[in-house]
Amino acid sequence: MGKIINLKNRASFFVKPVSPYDFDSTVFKPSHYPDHLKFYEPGRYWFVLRLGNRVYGIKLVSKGTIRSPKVQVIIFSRTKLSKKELKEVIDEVSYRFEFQKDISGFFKKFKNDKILSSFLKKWYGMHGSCAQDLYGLLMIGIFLQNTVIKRSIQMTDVMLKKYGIKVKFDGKELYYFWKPEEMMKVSEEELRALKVGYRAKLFRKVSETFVKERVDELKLRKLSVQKARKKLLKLYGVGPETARILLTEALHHYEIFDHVAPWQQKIYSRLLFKKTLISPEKIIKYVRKKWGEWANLAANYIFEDVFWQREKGNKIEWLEKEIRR
DNA sequence: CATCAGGGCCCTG
DNA sequence: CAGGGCCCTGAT
Repeated sequence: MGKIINLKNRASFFVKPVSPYDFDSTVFKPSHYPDHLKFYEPGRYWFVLRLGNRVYGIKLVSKGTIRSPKVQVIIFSRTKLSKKELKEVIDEVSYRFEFQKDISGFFKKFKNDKILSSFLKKWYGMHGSCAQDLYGLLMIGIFLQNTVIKRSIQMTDVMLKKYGIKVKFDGKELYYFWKPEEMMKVSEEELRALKVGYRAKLFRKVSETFVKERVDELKLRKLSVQKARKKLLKLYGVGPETARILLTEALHHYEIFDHVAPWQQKIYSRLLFKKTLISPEKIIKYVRKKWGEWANLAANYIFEDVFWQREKGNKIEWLEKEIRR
């Protein structure tokens, strides 16, 4: 069964992200399905950070504004942090939440864009972010494959409870994923008993690859999108959609927009064309032509907006039909 | 009760 | 490059 880890030691550090930076829309993505990996409330965000063999509880607190952003990073750990360790943690958190990424050019470029400008005003300073590491997000990607969201949630819960770590800090209890070296040793029958179906094979096989081929996230971060994409597609169980998720979220690539999954197709058709169904090719062509090197980020502003509306209680009938939780 | 698609991917021909 | 099959579940 999963380990329980209590983190009592506390260290605090202040970071000033590059302006503009909107804390809430950056850390919390309402289009994502709910899980026990993180906890969000306006101005605050809790999650577990695994770094090598170490585990930290991280609490982010917004202390600034969009134009003059400031984030308090509170690190909970088992033992007192060395200076080096503190720097490693802060650097990793900065990468995952894009504290140092300057996207001001995006706003300048599309300030007067007919479609985008209203969304840019509304969500000014929203960045991409990913609380998980590449392996963790890959697990989520596998949970999403060929099923309905309700089942993805169920599979995530049951797997985290059985193989994940439960981390207690700051009055919260959150989970994080197992290590690949642990998952590769679990039998397929044991996994199938948890009703993850044929995904059992994927978890085992891809975890083994992570260990044996030493898949290095830090190296992947430095590659061009297309090179990284090629490497990711070689992983068993990673196809165009899962690669897209990993490239845009874990590796923070804003330029690619080369794959639209069926459920996204329905949403983009409504939002961009006011039609029920436009072909993926047409959507891709349109988005790329309009927003070029910022295609993914631009589409994201439009996409997340409708989910924020939903989050705030403004239910949109056709969207509810697509989500089906 | 049976059938079927669902926030894909692999394998085969 | 197209199409079948895959775990499981709730919707129809």
